[in-house]
Amino acid sequence: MIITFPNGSTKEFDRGTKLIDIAKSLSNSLAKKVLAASVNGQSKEINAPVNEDAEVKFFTFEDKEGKHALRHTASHIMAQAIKRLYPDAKLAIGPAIDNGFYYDIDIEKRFSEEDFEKIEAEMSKIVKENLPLERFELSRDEALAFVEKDGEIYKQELIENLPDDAIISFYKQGEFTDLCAGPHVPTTGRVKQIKLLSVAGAYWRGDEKNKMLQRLYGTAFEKKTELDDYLFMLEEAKKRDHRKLGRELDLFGMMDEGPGFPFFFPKGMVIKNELLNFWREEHEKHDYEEIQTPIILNKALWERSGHWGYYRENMYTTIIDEQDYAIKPMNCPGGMLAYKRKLHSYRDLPIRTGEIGLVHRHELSGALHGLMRVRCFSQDDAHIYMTRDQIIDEIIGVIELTRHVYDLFGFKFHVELSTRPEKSMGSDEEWEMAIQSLEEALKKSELEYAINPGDGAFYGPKIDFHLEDSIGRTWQCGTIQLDFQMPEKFDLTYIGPDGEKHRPVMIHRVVFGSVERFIAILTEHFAGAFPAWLAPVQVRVLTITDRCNDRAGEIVSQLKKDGIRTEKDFRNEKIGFKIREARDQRIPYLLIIGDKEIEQNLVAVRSRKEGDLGTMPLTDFCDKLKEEIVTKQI
RNA sequence: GCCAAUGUGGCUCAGCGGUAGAGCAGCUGAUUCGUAAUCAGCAGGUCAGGGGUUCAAUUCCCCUCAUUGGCUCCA
Repeated sequence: MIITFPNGSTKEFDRGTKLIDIAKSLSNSLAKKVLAASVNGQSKEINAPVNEDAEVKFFTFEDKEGKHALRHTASHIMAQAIKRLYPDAKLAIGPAIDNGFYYDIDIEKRFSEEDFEKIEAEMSKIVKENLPLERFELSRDEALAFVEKDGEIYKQELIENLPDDAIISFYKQGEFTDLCAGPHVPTTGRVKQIKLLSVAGAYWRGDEKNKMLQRLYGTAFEKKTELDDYLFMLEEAKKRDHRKLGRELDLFGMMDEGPGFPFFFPKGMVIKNELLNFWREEHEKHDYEEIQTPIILNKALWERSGHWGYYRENMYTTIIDEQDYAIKPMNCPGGMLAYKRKLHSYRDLPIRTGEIGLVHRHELSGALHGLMRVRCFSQDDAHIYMTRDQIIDEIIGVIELTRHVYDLFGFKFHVELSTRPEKSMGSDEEWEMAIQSLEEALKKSELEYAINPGDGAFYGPKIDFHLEDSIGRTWQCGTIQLDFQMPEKFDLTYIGPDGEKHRPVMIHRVVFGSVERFIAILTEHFAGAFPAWLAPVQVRVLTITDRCNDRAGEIVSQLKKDGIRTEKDFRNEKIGFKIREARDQRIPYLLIIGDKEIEQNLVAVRSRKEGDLGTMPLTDFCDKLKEEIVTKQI
C-alpha cells in the first residue's frame, strides 16, 4: 500500500504496518517524539495498523493533536488513580482541553486541593508502571453490559446517546478501562509531567437540573521545564489581572457593599472618559447620532418589548407610585420610544442612533468576575434602523468599525455566529433570513467565524466578537444583533417613496460591548501600561533636590496648560526611589529636573518603554508627546 | 444559584484555644542625596458579620455576607 505524507512524498509499506513503524522508517527521532497520528484526517494512535493507501500525518507535543493525545491519556491516568484510591467513584467525562485536561467524577467524598498530593502520587505510580494503552471495540449491547457491571451509570448514558453508527471503543491501561474515542499515547509512561490544578463543580452534561459532579482540572507536559514554564507563565499572567492592577493603579474596584457594582476612581475615570471620547469621534465619522434614554421605565414598556416575559429573572424592578417599573437591562426599548417620537422618511435611512447606556442585570452571584462580569455596566450601544436591502451593508459597516477599534489596540479576537435560542420570539422564516444576512455579511467581510448554536438573543441571531484576558479566557465584547421583532412589537415605521408606512429592520450593536469589560481587557492587555493617550497620568515631574522645585513647578504648569495630564513628585526622596514608584504606576514619561537641567534650560526625559532618553528642550518633549497622544500610538 | 477554597491594619502576608505580629504604604523628624527602595521614630486592627462550644475563641463548630477557581448564565 502507498502512504502519502504531508509534504507530498509517498512511500510503500506492507498492509497492516503500524503507524509507529511508518514513523520509524521516516526518522528515529520522529518516532521517539510522535504521540499521535492521523490517517486520512482521522485521529489514530501510533500503534494502530494501516491497511490501505492513505494520507498519514504524525503529531508530536508541538501539535495540538499530539498535546491532546498526551493530555487525554493524563486524564485517564487521573481517573485510574482516583479509582484505585476511591473505588466507589463514578466516572463521567474526561477530555483534554486547551491547556490541560479534566475529569468529571461523581463521589461522596468532597475533593479539595489537599487531596491532590495523594492523587498525584498515585498517578506517578501509574506513569512509572508504564502501562500500555490497548484499544478495543464493542457492540452497543456488549459495551452497555461492560460498563453496567462496573456500575458506571454515566458511561451507560453516554453509550445510550451515541449515534447508531458510532464505533464504540474502549481503552484499557492495566486494570483500568474507559469508554473513549481516543486517540491516546501508547503507554502511560509517555506522560512524564502531570500537575493537578483545581477542583470545581460541574453539572452532568452541563445542565443545572442535573447532579453536580466534581471536576478535577490538571495539565500535562512531556518535560519538566515545559511544565515549569507553563506554571511560571500562569503566575506572570496573574500579575496582569485587572482586579489586581485596578487596585494597585487606583483605577477601579469593588466594595463588599455592592457585589457586581463597580466603582471607578479618578484615574479609572480618565481612562473611561478617554475611551468614550474616542468612541464619540469614531461614531461621528460613521454618521451616528447620540441619545440618552432613562434608566427606569414602566412595566408596560418591558412587557411590550418582551423583556418582562423573556428576561424577567435578570431584571431589577422597583415600585413608583404603586406602579411597577424596571431598571433597564438593555437600552433598546427606550431607543424604540425615541425612534417613534416622530415620523421618519425612507430618505433618512439608515438611522444610526448611539447611546452609552447604563444597564443593570441581575447576574448570578457566582458568575461575577471583576469588571468582566458585573451587574451594572455601560453599553456602547447603537440601534440602526434601515430597510431590508440595507441590512448587509450596515452589518459590514459595523464589522469594519469594530475591527478598526480592536486593531487600534492590537487585540486578538475571534468571531462567533449565535443562532436561535430556545426562549425566543418570531417566526422560523425571519430567523432563517436574519441568520443568512449575518452570514453573508461575515463572508463579504472575510471574517472567520464559528457557529454557536442556540446562543442568540431572544429577539434575533447575533455576531459576537470575543477578546482574550490575561490567562486566555475569552470574553464577549462586540456584538451585532439583527432584530425583526422589536420594530414589529413597537410598530416602528418609516414613510416609503410610495407615501405608505413601511416596517424598518433594526440592528442592535456594541463595539466595546461593555465599557467596563473593555477596560478590564485593556488593562490586562497592556499589563497596566496604558498607551499615553489613555494613561491616567501622562507625565510625572521629579525633582532631584528642593532647590529645583520652583523651576519644576513651572514645568508642571506649562505641561498642564498644554493639556497634558501631569503629576509632580517634589518629595524629599532620592531620585531612584521616585523613579521606582513612577515605574510601578506605569507612567509613560518622567521629567527629571536637577541643577543641570535648570542651568541648561532643558528637561531630562525618561520613557517607560525606552528608559533614559537624555535631555531636550521642554517644547520638543511636549510636541513629541502630543503627537504620540493625537495619533494614539500604542 | 450550585461545587470547592479563602476572608487577620490601606496593600502583601505570618500567627494561634490564654484576647495579635512583620514588610510596604501613612504620619513625624533627620538627610538635599542624579535614573529600579536613605535612616530613625510614631500611629494604625472590635482578626468579614452573627450565633454556638469552652473558665477562655482571631484560633474549634454552625449560619450569613463577600472574594477566588469552575459549572450554569451572559456584554
